[in-house]
Amino acid sequence: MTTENTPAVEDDLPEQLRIRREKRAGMIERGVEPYPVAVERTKSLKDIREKYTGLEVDVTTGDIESLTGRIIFKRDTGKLCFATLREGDGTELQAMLSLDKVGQEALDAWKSDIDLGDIVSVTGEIITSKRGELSILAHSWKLASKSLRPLPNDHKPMSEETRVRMRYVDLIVRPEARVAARMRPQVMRSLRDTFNNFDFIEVETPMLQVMHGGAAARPFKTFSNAYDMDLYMRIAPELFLKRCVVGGIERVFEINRNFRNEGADSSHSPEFAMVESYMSYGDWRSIADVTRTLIQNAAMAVAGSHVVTHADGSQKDLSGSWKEISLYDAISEGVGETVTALTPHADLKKYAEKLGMKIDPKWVTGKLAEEIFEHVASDQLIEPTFVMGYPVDTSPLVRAHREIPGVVEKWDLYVDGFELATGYSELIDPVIQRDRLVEQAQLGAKGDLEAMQVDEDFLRAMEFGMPPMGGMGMGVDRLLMALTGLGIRETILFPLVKPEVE
RNA sequence: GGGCCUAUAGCUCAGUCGGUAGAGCAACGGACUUUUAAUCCGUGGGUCGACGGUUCGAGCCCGUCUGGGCCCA
Repeated sequence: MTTENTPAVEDDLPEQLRIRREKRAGMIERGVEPYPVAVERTKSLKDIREKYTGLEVDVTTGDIESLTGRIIFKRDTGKLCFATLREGDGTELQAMLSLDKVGQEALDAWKSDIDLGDIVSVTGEIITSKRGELSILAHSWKLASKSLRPLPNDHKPMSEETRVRMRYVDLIVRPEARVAARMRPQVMRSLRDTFNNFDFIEVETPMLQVMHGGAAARPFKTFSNAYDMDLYMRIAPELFLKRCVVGGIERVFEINRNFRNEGADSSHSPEFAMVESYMSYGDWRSIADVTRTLIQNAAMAVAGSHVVTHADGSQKDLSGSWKEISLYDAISEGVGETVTALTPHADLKKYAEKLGMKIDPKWVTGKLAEEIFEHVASDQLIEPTFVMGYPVDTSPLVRAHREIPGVVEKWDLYVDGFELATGYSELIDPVIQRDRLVEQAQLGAKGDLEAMQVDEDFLRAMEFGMPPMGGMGMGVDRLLMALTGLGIRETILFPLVKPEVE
């Protein structure tokens, strides 16, 4: 039984795995290749489904084709066998194998060698069965790839853990997984189309950075042997995109991965796709319009409407111009006192304590205000809402509000209760920018792990003159969440999971 | 970081009061030329997440650890 090609079957394997390995070995013994280099395929199952829609019951077409697919249903009877083939997009077609067409030997081999999950090529005539099912009636068949593991029960959903750990199986068995996987590239294409229509230029900027910056977040640190120095995985592309604007790429965007060394939950992944964009001679309002257009066009691309249907069946209306609320007005309403960006830290702390909030003593005044906002208002942010006007001390890259003291021209866009995007009127004064970054570095020196560093090259770029501009950033995974109602791990094909223990 | 839930056959899950480990699908052997989660007859498949404790006896009770989920900060 054992040959060079067929190592000894491990006898400690579970029964079903062992049997399939034995089938593979047996086929090789008989000179049948379980993993051939090529099999016949003249059309896709989808081609067949489209070509023969509306065919009458129990007809023969005379058309001979070779079709391939994974067997997801198999019913062997005495002299007539049925199988359902499925291809990658979920299209299915029935294959029929009858004794009088394929002969005794091929029929017996089909019954004994072929299992659920195997990929096969079937050559035969396109017909409809007596029950009206569009089918291929085999003249011959060939194994394309032997599956050594049984597929999960097709009729019971896999547990969430199994789906994430074995996404390849999830994609085989669960239609929603196939839809989600195909929706992301649709959204990406839509985002790029929208940017192109607005004459934005796409760039790619470093993911491995000597300094991290552009957001308040803890970075992943790594080390370059060649340069003998520490490097950081980027937390945001902002400072490089702004360098592009200095260089005259007046409208610029990037869609790429960011990495943040922080907690992971149903809306946070350590690596996540982000679209970030800067528009010269724009401001926080014009970039908000761009952002809304990006999202509405993406909805149109995947749902054909600005009203999207979530996984739970609920409908979310993303149409229109969207609600705007002021951050400090919302806080004032929530605490029953007038709160502004000038309200002292001690007063904010008093309000927060009254709300029963747990307060981190490291929070600066602006951070405390934002935390109070999230505590009192986040439930009201289900419909798309721009929250306008953030405190200056948490927004070191944003320019001061043109009227309101202590506030910067920054908005956060909330949908379904989570932050989907953020946008600014960008700070372009290099002297103020240096002061803000130095403040950040001082916070960092005092132990704030999310503080930014002083990026001298970035400041030098600004000193050459940066046009007034609006900028925005949006999580692509979160955009998919807003469009589908799925958790972030369902929008990412292969989210990080801890290794299984042996 | 804190709280709650959870881990049993390939998959999805039951498992009562602590007393020989169960189902459906899947698998194996047999019958069946129109099945659609076929049907019928028969059969096999388990380190009950890991380690420790209590007990005459632990899937079940207790502790620790690990993985997963939900909620909170």
